[in-house]
Parts: sequence; C-alpha cells; structure tokens
Amino acid sequence: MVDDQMKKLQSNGLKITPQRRLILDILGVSSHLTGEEIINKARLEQPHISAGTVYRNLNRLCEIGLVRKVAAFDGASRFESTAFHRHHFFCLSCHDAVEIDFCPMNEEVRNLAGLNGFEVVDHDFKINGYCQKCKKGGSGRFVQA
Amino acid sequence: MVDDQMKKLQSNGLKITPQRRLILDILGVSSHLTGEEIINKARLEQPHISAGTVYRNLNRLCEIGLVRKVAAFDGASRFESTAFHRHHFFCLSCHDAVEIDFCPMNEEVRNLAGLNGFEVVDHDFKINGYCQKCKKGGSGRFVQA
DNA sequence: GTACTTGCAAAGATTTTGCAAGTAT
DNA sequence: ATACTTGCAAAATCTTTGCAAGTAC
Repeated sequence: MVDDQMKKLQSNGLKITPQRRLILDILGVSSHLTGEEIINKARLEQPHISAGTVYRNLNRLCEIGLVRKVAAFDGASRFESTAFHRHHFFCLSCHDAVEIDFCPMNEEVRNLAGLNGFEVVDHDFKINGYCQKCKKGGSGRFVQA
Repeated sequence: MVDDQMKKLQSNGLKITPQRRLILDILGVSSHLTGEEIINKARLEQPHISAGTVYRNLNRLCEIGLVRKVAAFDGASRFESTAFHRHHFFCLSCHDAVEIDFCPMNEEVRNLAGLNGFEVVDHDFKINGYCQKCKKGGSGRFVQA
C-alpha cells in the first residue's frame, strides 16, 4: 500500500523525498489532522521541516489523490490519507476520528443525484459528537438539535 | 420563521440590529457561503459593514444555533442558516449548493454509533460534483475515485 | 440610561509564494 | 546533469480583538 503511494508519486513526476514519506506516514497513522498538527508531528522526526514544505506537499498530494482535504465541523481545514476509509465518528472534544463501517451512498441517493442532473464526484459523511472517553467533558459549544 | 430567528436573538440577550438582520437574510437566500462571500454580499446593502462585525456575528449566531459552520470539500469555512435543510449537492465548479431530500442518519448508523459508545450530536453529509450547468466546465482538480 | 454593537484599525493565525541552495533520479 | 524540492523569510489571506463612538431597548 505504501508502495502504491510511491508509485503514484513517481507516475505523477513527483520525487520521493523524506519529507513526503513522513507526511504520508503521519497521515497513515492519524486522520483529520490540521496543517499545524501535521507540522508539529513532522517536527518530532524532522525538526527543520518548514511549514511551506508541509503545505506545499499536502496540496500536491491532494492533486494526485493521495490525500484529501476534509471538512471539520468547526470549519478548520483538515487532511486525511485517501487510503483511509472515508467516513468517521468525530469527537468534538478530543478530535479523535474513528472509522464508521457504513456508507450513505446508496441507490436512493444516486438516483436523486441523477434526477437533478448532478454528476457525483465524491461525498462527505461525518458524525460529530462525543466519544466514550469524552462523554462527560463535552463543552456543549457546538451542540445543536 | 424570520420571527423565530428574532425571538431566538432576544431570548439570548442579543439585540436585533440591521447588520444581524442582513446576515440572516443573506444566509436565508444562499447557503455554503464563506466569510468573505458574506462580507461582499453584505456590502451591496451596507457598504460600511466591517469584516469584524460579520465574523463576530457569524460566531454569535453559531453559538445560539441560528447558523452553522460547515465543512466544504476544499476545507474552506462556510456558513449556512440552520433554517436550511442540512444536506446538499455541492457543485465544485460554481459552488452552488442544492438541497438533497435525503438523510443518511438511519437506524443502522445510530446503532453503529451506540455500539461504539459514541454520543451523536450532529452529522454532515454532502455530495460533491458538478451541477448540470457546470458538467462540461469542471476543472477536475479535485476529482477522486 | 444601560448594556450591547458597531466600525475601524491593529494584531493573530493560517496558508502561500519567491528564491537560492540542496537532492532524487 | 537536470528537474524537482527544500528551508527560509516575506507576503497574502482569513479571522479575531481592543476600543471609543453609536444604537437598541
């Protein structure tokens, strides 16, 4: 799987650099990370990696489809590897993301899209709330009906 | 419905100001707007409204639940009125959002959440792609499997 | 009249970009 | 050797905040 990622880099004319490996590694372990979180994690391994490099690479990896920019409930930019399953429970307190073994894109929705003349490219589904650990600690700031 | 919004403002100790009315009006017409888009639309009506006022109000309206910060495919912060239905087709080309008459939060998913000890607060579902008008013009930049 | 709001401008935070030096192939 | 990459620092964006003047109630 990591090999596939390396092949995809090369087939898109991108070189395999330690910085890129590291970013993909980080996103292979955690999901839904902000740019800053990725920079901080990366600096544990490569103290001199620059923010510019991280953002530049995240954008390139998005372009070739190895990484996806996702949409957090609070509006922050977050990134995840496309090797991950795409749907998550997202804890509003600790920001942990847990995969959901469920995909909402069924016949019914695809038909609805077709009826609207809409060409489907991708979809987002995320459940926000509090994980078992954080159930008591939720700030409630974002709580809605 | 607009009355309900006014009541909610007052019951939260917020005053009804022309700026707030305008922001709610704008979000009553369009959905998935970025902060900047809202500022620009607002200035057509109130040329001197400041960015600070717009962002301050968006945050307050979020706190009392009249507005929601949502999650765009490209990671930008976008806002919508909670009076809107919550799920959309989102056109990657023209950024139009069209409501979907479908909600993925069925028994099956709720059970899955329960099994994981997860307390559900809210959820996001959005289908990204190209609307009928833009089908030909899509840049393809974000296209993924 | 009082408390909440606004506009402005400055400050913060986040992300992008130019460029010379460095690296993968 | 060549083209792609990096780190750094500056710039561009986007969002928040302090404060005095103004407004809703």
